Amino acid sequence: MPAPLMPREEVVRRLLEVFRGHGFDGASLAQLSKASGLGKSSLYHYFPGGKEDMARAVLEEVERWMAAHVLAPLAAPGTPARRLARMVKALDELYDGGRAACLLGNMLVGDARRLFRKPLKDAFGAWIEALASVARDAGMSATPARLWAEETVLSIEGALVLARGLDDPEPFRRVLRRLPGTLARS
Amino acid sequence: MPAPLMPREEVVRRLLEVFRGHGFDGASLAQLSKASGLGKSSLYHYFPGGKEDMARAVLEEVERWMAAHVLAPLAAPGTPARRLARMVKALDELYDGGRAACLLGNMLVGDARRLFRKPLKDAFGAWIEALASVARDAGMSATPARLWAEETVLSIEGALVLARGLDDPEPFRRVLRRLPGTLARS
DNA sequence: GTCTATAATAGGATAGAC
DNA sequence: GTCTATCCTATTATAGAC
Repeated sequence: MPAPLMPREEVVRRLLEVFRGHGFDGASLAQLSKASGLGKSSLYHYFPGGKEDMARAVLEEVERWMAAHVLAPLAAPGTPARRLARMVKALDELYDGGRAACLLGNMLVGDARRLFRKPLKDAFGAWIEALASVARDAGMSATPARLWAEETVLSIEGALVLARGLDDPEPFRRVLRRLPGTLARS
Repeated sequence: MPAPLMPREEVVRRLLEVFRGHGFDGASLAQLSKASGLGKSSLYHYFPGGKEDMARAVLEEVERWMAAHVLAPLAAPGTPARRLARMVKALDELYDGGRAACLLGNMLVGDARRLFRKPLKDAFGAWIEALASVARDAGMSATPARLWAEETVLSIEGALVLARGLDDPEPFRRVLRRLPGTLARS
């Protein structure tokens, strides 16, 4: 097929912003159409399965983004501190310094949770495992490494919730700032 | 007015379960009607402002619950450890050991966030301040106490997100188990 | 206070022309 | 691939009887 005016990837990225701001139930086709710049029919051309299909594509895009900007840096050569720092930088951009929500987190609300249970579980699981691997390379044994990894993801997710609740990105910025030290001290 | 068949408080509690499971956008009048056992028209009798009114009542109920089961125990006489333990017990029940979502957190998604910005901010703020007060009573100075309090709320919220993402309440249970120790060690 | 019935609108989805 | 027009259903909300 010929190259469309807008690459599918770009369409998906725009849909992502709607889903992450409004969740699955809250994202309407009207909003998705406006944000993507495509009419409803064009959206159905890209995503025959409708809204669920769009959300699935968005989740796959998140998986790809995570693989490239989180899992790969964490698994790359280098000191654990350096690998962790690369993830922190990527997350700081992804979440706009604490001002943007977590798509995965917002997909846990309502119908979406059971609809996308597996990809959500896999995404969190892969993230935790990649972090645990770094912690083991930093000298932790398996169990503490796993706990530190879960604690890390939990802190980031919690910080995003609190930042939105307090209307202040500072908790998120603090969590990211502190992260390197928790690896050394554990 | 005469006592209705079901106290308004009970109605609100049932609505709460719908909103906390589905968020604001995801909660439909049909679900709210079924969960409350009231017809749509009866719901509009209790809540003339419709869904927004229902959500507001639910948020007020959460504020009351927090005041009674979180703020009051934290401000009550007793050792800091004992006061904290009472909050932990209450939260463990509220969140069904990590199996239930946080209403406040789910209200941060979509339109609801700006609609209820103030009560949400106040609720998180009051919770944090009550915890900070306990921390100060435990010997921390103002700034560390505030940080510990924010960290505590953040961990609980993050744990609930992660527990739902992994489909496993263990992260939440761990956070609650660990909480008393963080007060002593900080 | 609660119900049945119904209005009015938004939402998701499709048809068919171009 | 994209658009306009349309369909059907669910959703929010109201009217009016009891």
